[in-house]
Amino acid sequence: MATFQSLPGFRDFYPDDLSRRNYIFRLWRQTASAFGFSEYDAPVLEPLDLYKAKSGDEIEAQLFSFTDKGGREVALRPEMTPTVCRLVGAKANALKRPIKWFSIAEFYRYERMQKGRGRCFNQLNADIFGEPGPEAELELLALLVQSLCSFGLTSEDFYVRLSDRNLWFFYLEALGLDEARIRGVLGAVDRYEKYGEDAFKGYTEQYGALDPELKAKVIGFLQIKSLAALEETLATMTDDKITARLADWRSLLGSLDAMGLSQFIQVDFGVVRGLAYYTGFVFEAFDRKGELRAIAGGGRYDDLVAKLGGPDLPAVGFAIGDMTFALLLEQRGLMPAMVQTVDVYCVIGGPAERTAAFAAIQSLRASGFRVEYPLKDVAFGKQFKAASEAGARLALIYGSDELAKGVVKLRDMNDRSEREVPIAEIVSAVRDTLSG
RNA sequence: GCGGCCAUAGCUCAGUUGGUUAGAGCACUUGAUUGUGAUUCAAGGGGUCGCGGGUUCGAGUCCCGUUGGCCGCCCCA
Repeated sequence: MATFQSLPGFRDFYPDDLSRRNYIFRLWRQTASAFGFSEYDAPVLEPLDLYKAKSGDEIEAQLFSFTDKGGREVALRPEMTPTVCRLVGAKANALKRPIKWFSIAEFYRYERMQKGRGRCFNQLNADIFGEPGPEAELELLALLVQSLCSFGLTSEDFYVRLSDRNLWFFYLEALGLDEARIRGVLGAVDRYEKYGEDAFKGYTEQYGALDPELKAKVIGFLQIKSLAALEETLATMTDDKITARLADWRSLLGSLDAMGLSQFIQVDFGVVRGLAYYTGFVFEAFDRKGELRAIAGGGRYDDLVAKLGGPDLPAVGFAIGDMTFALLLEQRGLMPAMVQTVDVYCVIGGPAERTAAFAAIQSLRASGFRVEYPLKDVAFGKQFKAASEAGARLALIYGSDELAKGVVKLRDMNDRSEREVPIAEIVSAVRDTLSG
């Protein structure tokens, strides 16, 4: 047993772990690029105040934070949103709109571990700045769905619950609640699915029991699961804000339908998301079986860039965490085993053949082929076994008989056929065989 | 921050009411095999039984503490 181990909640990535992580990152990156998003990155360490400004002082308990040697209060980033707001805010006037950015990065939170949650994890973050209309939500929802579908997941495996904090606000306002009470009610709505009636306990303690008629309306609203139900509930309301908002909903759902994504989207006003900075559409992706934590979450946060010192800039974004996502892929058998593929395995007869092989090994590698060979002289049988286990497609056989004729043998490991190739033509022969 | 369960080899796990030198399978290394991928067989390396203390003639086993893990609560950006 080693004397040192990794810190609680942190993960080591041995080669086969890392190959799985790389697989996920590669498809995320490909997908985000296909949707026209540009990749960025930023420091892991940020000023503590960046997070306090966004989320309040309580956030510090859940951060890896400390005072650096220059006396600065700093924290490891627990999320990307404040950072990307800082980046975009600083150059907002110079950036072409819409600003579509993504990143794949590691985050740190000082929390107790649970299934699908550790103290360090990776996320794909994607955000659009500068577009106030639902066209931005459309892009992000489409990207979110495709970021999961790229791995072979389907609408049988996951879905995205779509809700709207604006409409909640407008509705509760129209029912006569002030802002503080609205936030209290939204807190209860957030918990309702889990605790039922008890979800309103906190509200009752703070503001007194909610009027029964009002409470019934709240519960009715959080049970809305379709645009039709939404329109029906709001039919008697003539408020301009509500009318305009319903138009946004029709536009967004219509466009999602045109993209063929309807089967992934579930209107669900039971989702409000905990944090208060969301200002419009909010959404969360879940596995259909409901066994795992949320796979992804996001929404609109039009006030945040300005709140962090930048210009007024509308924004929408989402994040997919790697831990729950990896659990889902494993559950569905969609996580590939590590495939360490080798193009060419060089089988070497002895010391003299080894020296003769080095030139070809070097040229093949310089040409970009993945080439392996045994570092020590071992029996032929072992070498072929090693070639097979390494997943080599070709074996290049350097034996004394072949070298005497000025050739090497090229063996196709799949169909076991062999042919002789002049030493000068090895690279082109390998290239032809592998591409053919 | 709170609660439940757990900790023996790289992995999955045995280990008798407390009793000699702590075991198996898989994995790894080597050999049988001096020119062809399988199977098989043989051998080998690897553990101060998470750590610390206590009870005892004697502790992997019982007790206390601690650290770590899994799960749940809080929280979930």
